Amino acid sequence: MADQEFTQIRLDKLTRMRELGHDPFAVEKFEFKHSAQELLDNFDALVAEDQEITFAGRIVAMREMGKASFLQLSDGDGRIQVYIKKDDLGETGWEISMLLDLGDHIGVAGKLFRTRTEERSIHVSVITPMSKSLHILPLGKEKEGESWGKLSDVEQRYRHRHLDLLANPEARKMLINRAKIVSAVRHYFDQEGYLEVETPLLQLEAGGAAARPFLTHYNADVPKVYEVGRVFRNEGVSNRHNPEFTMLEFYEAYVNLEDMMTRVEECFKFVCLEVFGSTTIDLGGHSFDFEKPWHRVDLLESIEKFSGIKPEELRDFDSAKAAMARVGLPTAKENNLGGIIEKLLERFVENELQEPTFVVGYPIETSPLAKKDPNRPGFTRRFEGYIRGREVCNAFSEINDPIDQRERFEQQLGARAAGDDEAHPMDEEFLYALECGMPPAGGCGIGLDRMAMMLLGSEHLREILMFPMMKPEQD
RNA sequence: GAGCCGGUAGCUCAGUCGGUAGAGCAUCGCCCUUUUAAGGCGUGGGUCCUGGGUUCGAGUCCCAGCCGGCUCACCA
Repeated sequence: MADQEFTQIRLDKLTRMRELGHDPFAVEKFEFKHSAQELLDNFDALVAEDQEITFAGRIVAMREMGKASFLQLSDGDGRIQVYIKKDDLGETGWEISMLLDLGDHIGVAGKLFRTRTEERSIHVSVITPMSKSLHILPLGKEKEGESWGKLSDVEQRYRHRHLDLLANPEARKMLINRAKIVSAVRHYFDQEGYLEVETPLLQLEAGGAAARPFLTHYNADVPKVYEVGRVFRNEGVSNRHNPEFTMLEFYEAYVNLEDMMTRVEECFKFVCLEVFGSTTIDLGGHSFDFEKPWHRVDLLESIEKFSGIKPEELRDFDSAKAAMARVGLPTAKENNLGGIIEKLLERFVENELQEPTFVVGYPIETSPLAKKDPNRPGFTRRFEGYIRGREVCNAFSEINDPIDQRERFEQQLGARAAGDDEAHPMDEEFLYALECGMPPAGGCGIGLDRMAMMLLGSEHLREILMFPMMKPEQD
């Protein structure tokens, strides 16, 4: 039977239901107190009360037995069995129930009971259909945790997320937890006295692909601000990249790098507690405890540890390039010392940082907005955090010296002229703000999609995005 | 952006050597008043991603394109 014919059959059932005096789509409200899980959890107590209960959900399984039927209703989180029989519903009620299909939403009223096989169920006296599904839903079947035939085609799961959500509980849980994580992040900064701000998206400097999309116009007069915002990148899609993603940025005046590290530690701990109820989570067979402070390592020392390249070799461009060649990396594209150092970090160090770790001391060329380290020429007061070999945050002491910042922008313009289109653009408005006076401040960015991926153990970014980027289907 | 793999019924998939497409579930009909991947009997359902080409004949072989997956590159 073609899909069109199928839809016509269900439309006919809808018409018949209306003829029998019930229009599912006319219903607005249906009151019920308990979720499916609550009914199951408190089953014996509720049975003892002997009260009529109500429940509403989607029909996700149906077993007809002649003049009786068993349905399973899902409220999204859980499902409970419902038992209906002709004697209880009456002629009209029974005829309406015979017009029900998988995918319909119904409300039921009745008493709780256990079947012969001890299945906790609702013995229904009244049914109230509230929507009619006009398509065959890819629900599949399941038994003891195993399932068959349900929607699994990756493309279709993302194109029809609503179907994914009802067919795949794991997918649903993943997306709910992502939302909880973002919410918990906000709770953390709110309770710490930060002001949430929103910066305009449509005025952003086009092509500002390097570093940060938001500039810190706000933090001159507001000591603690954060923003959860959408960011766009015209780059390839992968299991770690989506053209638009969600970024947390926070800024706090009068604090140093160590304070920012503490913020990050506290934020992760807070989120774990709020979302999972524990600071300890298991990922990839390892246990991570966010109660513990993160490791702190110096960038150059970590490069030496994992590549053997000594800090002295990374003092100037030529010897750094020679060292890079020695360890077998291509050097043709490199044109500055900082770039080489970051490449070495990427190739030798990042994968080794399984435990939560802050890498401190980034080169000046790749950190155009970070304060210089007074004790180390060529390096800045900047760190990145890594967990399971992946970057989770990028933080630094903001430059508040307008002269220094102007020089950095000019260096970036030079790099841009030399062909580096990732170089930071000049921003006169930002410089003007600094010239008017800005206190010392720490700033930090955390990719919330990747934070969610990490905390939820997902290997695919799209699994924690409700609507990952998909090209339009052809007609 | 490059390489490799994939696209067949509503869903999950099979389809041999090139000979006009199959299964399970879902659907539809009948039976069944405590079933649970309910069961029994029966039924229908296909632009084989699209467009070309080779061939007497293409789901199958060739070319181009579209969409997706994986890996790489870029990055967060």
